Amino acid sequence: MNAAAQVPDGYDPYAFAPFAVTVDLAVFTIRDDLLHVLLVRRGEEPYKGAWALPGGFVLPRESADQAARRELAEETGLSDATAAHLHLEQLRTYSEPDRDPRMRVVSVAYTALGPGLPEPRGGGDAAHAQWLPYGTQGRLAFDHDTILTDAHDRVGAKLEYTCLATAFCPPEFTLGELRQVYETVWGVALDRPNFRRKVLATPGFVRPVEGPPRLTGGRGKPAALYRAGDATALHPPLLRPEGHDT
Amino acid sequence: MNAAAQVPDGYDPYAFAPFAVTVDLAVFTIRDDLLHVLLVRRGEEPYKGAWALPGGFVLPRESADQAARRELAEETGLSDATAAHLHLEQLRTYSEPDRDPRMRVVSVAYTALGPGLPEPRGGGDAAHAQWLPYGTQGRLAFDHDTILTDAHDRVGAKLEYTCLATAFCPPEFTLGELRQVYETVWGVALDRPNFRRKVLATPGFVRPVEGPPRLTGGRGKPAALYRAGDATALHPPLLRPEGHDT
DNA sequence: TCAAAAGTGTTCGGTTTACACCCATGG
DNA sequence: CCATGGGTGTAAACCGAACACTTTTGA
Repeated sequence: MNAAAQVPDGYDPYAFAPFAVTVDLAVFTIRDDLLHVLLVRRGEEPYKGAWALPGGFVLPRESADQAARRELAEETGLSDATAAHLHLEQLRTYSEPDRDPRMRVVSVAYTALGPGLPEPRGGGDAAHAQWLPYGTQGRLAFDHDTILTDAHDRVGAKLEYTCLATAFCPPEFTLGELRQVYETVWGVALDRPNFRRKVLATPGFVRPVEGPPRLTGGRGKPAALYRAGDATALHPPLLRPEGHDT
Repeated sequence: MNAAAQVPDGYDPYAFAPFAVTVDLAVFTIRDDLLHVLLVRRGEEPYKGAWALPGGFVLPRESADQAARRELAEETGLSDATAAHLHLEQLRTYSEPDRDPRMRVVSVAYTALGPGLPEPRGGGDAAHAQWLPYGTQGRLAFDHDTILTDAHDRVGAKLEYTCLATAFCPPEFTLGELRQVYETVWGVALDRPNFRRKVLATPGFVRPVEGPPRLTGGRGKPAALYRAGDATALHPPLLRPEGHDT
C-alpha cells in the first residue's frame, strides 16, 4: 500500500478504519474414514449456542501466521506437541463490513490438517471444542459457512496437484491409508493398483521406511510403511475421476 | 478464540490491536509480448523514491474487494471503464508486524489482470504510476517484492488449470493471441497445432465469434476470432512443459 | 514469389484405465 | 479355508509431443 500518499499530513491510524484483525481456523482431520471439522460452541451473543470455527484476535506483535498457530494450540484443546505438527496454511481473508454485527472485524482464514486427531481435552477455552463429521454441522455462526466451504474446496483441489494428502497421515503410513485420504475427501473410490503405481512413480511423494511391514489393524497382508517425501508439488497431477466439483 | 470469550466485559477494539488494513495490487498486463507490472513511485519516506505496488486503505464501510476495485481506478490512472473490466482476485494477506516501519499495517494483496493496457494518464494519485516490464523493477518498497513474486507465481500456476489466460486478452481474440499469453507468462514456446486442439477440446474455454476472420496485424492468414467461454476450470489442465517452477 | 501465420493431419510413445491374479494374515 | 486387504501383471484405450503439410494473407 501507499500510506503516505493518502495521508500526506499525518499518520494517525485511528483516523482510518480501526479494524480488529482475527484469524479463523478450518481444522480438518479424518476419523473413522470420515472427514471431520473442529468446531466450537459459541457461549455468547451473537449466534449464542451456534457452532463456529475456532479463532481469535491477532495480537499487536504477532503475524497472522503466528496467531493461527497459537490459536490452534490454545483453543482447540490439542496438546502443544500435536498442534505444533499440524499442516497450516492461509486460505484467504474475509472482510465484508457486516460479517460481525458488533464491529468491524477482518478475518484471515486458515486451513489446518492433521492425522486422526484425538478428542479435544476439556479445559480452558477449548471446553466447547468438538469434532463434527463434515456436512453435519448445520449453519455456522457469522460467515463461517462460507469459510468452511472454501476451505473444503481448496483442500479437495490441492490433493490433485500437491502432496498435501500426507498431512492427513501419521508420520508413518501405508499406501492404503494414503488412498483412504483421497477417497474420504473426494468421496470417490480409486483403483488400488493404479493409485499405488501413481504415487510411487512421483519422485519425492513418499519415501519407503526400512524394516518389516506393519499390521493393517485387522485382516489382510501387512502393508509396507512410508513417510512423506520432500516433494511438494505433484507433476503430473493426480486428477480426481468424473466431475471435478465439490 | 472467540471475541466474546476474551472480551467478556466489553468490546472495545482499541483494547486490541488497532490495525490499519490496506490493499495492495499486483496489476499485470501484456504489452509488446512482454509481461508488465503497474508500479508507483513513492513520494515520501520510508522508501522514498522506490517503486511500490499501488494500493491504499480499506475504508470503514467497504470490503477489501471493494477497496481493491476502488484503488484500481483511483490510483492506477486507468479510466473507470477500463479498471471496471479488469480481472481481480485476492492473492493472500501479509501481516508481518514490521512490514511497515511506521505502524501495524495488515495488507490484503490482490492480483489484477488485463489486456494490453494503456499508459496510466497523469493526474491525481496516479501521477507516478507506470508500467514496467516484469523483472526490471529492481527492489520494491516494503515487502512488495514478496507480494509481486507470489502474484507472479500464482498467475503462472493458474494458467495451468483455469481459464485465467482469457483475462489477458481483449473481448475478442485469436488463438494466436491466447497462446502468446501462455508463452509470455511462462517464458516457453508452445506447439501451435497442439495448443489449438487443446483449447478447442476444452468445453467452455473459448467460444467462436461468427463473422469473418480478422487480420493478424501483419502477414499471415487471417485468424478466427473467439470470446471467453463460461468455463472457469480447465480439465484436464494445460500443463506447462519442462520444470514447473518460476 | 516469398515470408509469415493459421489451420489440418498423422505418427509415435508414454500414461491411464480396467481388470485378472497371487500373497499374506486373522478369524 | 475363507474373507480381507496388499501387491504385481497386462492389454486396450487414451492422450500429448513432434512434425509434415496445406492455406491465406502482405510485401
